[in-house]
Amino acid sequence: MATTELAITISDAEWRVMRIVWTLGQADSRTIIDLLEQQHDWKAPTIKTLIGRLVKKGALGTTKNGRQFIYTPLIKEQAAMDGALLNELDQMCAMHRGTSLVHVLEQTELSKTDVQNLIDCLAQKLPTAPDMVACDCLPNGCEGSCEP
Amino acid sequence: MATTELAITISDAEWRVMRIVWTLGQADSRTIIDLLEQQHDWKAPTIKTLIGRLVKKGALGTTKNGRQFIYTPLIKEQAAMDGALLNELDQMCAMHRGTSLVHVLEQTELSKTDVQNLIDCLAQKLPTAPDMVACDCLPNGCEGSCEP
DNA sequence: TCCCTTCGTTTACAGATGTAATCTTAATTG
DNA sequence: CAATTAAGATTACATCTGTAAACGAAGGGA
Repeated sequence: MATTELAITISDAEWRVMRIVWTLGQADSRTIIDLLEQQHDWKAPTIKTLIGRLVKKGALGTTKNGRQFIYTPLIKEQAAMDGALLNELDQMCAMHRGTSLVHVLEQTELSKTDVQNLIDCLAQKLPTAPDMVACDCLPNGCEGSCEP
Repeated sequence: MATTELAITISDAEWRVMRIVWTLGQADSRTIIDLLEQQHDWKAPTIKTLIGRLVKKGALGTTKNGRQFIYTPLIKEQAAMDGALLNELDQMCAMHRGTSLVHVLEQTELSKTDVQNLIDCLAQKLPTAPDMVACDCLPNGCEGSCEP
């Protein structure tokens, strides 16, 4: 069987690097360093370390270009985003996720298209949505301890 | 001025402890340990460490009850959830957040009430929603590098 | 009163993360 | 060809996190 494929974890700082490469499609270290030095107070070696860790983690691939490397994303941006958010949500109380998502939507700037897509998605869920989602914080269900 | 109030960060393992205390409203260490030993392969000392760190961080308060302590949450569950999710979202490309939220909603079990609240929230945003949200991954905007 | 249980505290230790200096090597330039 | 520069690799180090053993004090039971 294939190598055990544990989801790649990208740290906050590493996320900045990935965003550059995802947006540009590919980039050499000079480009990444120049861009990140503008956005943060990071020194070049710091950024090199982050790039190195991302390559080791398998989040970035390298192609030799003369003396340098060209870095390309090996994982999809949207998939990484979805995974990180679902991961975070999954560790929270199932009963309160809905409310939290309302708060998140309220505070997030969304395009008309996004809003429409979200509405469509919800409209589709509405008919089959359960009357309530139980709290899953305790081993034996909520046993009346938690009120919505 | 008051003590600098840096938002409290709760790690994954600590989150498990908080969920118990949030759900029960308050709990002594015996209760927390018993419940978590059922859910995980953690030893009692591990859980004690987590409780201790949460107290030090200011996420849990203590009240002496004879020889023991009663732990109570000092931060709100919903606020912690909202904060963690917004934090995660905020470090991602603004242009792609909407799509990610669609994926998250698709994969999250929501009650009818949640779905309705979400729809209401979106209906309210729709009129004023911008036609598009720009990518904010590069210092000077996207300069055509990123297509939606 | 003396031992055992229990609680909370202290110490331990490896891996991840943020942050960066140093070094090696190859290329650039005068 | 020598000196400088730039790229990637190696090393550094404090903090946070996951995971836990060990320890000291306080109570409870024999």
